[in-house]
Amino acid sequence: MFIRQKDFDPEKIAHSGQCFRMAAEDGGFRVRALGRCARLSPCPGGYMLDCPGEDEPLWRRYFDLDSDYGAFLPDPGDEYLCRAYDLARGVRILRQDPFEALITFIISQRKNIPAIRMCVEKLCGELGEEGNFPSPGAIAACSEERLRGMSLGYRAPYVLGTARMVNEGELDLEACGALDDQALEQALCRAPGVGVKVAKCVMLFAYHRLDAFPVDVWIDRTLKEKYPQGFDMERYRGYAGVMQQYLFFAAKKGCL
DNA sequence: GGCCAGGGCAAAG
DNA sequence: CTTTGCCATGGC
Repeated sequence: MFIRQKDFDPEKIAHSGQCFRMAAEDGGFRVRALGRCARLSPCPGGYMLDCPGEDEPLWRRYFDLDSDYGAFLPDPGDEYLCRAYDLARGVRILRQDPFEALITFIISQRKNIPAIRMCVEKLCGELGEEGNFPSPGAIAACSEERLRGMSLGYRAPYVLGTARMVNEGELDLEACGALDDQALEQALCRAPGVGVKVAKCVMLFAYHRLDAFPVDVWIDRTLKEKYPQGFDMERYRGYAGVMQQYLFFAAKKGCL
């Protein structure tokens, strides 16, 4: 499948910190998600996505290729966000699997991105089928001891407890999709190891709730240093989460 | 070796 | 309702 969309930059998406299983591979990327694997390679005028033909709609949805990101622009009066946008343009908000997003962002707490990737790879390698992200049942059946062996540390009981809730239907991630933003956040926060920040990440990166605005240490620093008078969230109602990704990307680049 | 990382949680103020 | 200390581990 040839992809010619504007505002689509796999390199930036791979380093955006919303997914942890895009890996550079001979000039392109190997993407693992949705229980599948695909390859993205640059070609003149766009990118080529190699995958089974019947999977194409799924990957279009995953990469949010049918949205126009020209509609998600920073306010011209917001100088800092405009510069962040110049750097981050091409990042899209993925539609990841809710369970994978939930577990990976529980793992993410107090870890840097390379460490998160390592943990997720161990989890997939030990408990997943064919290297895919493990099912709720597979994690639920695992011992806390063994999970700790995957560098999860104090997060091991969180991951285990949350997987058990999902596996036993106490937390129905599919049914959660019908909830409004506030109810969804509350539902996710019932899981152990899930607070407001992790819930917002799952809302944004899996449920595509573009108003979700996760505040981690980087964003917190940015807001305090660059917006001492406050960040006007109302200005970006409907897509504040996209602006958050631009700010996060710029903060991690560290050149603003 | 010290500091930091896409935080959550329970206890205390 | 807002602070505070603790929680494991790896990268730099």
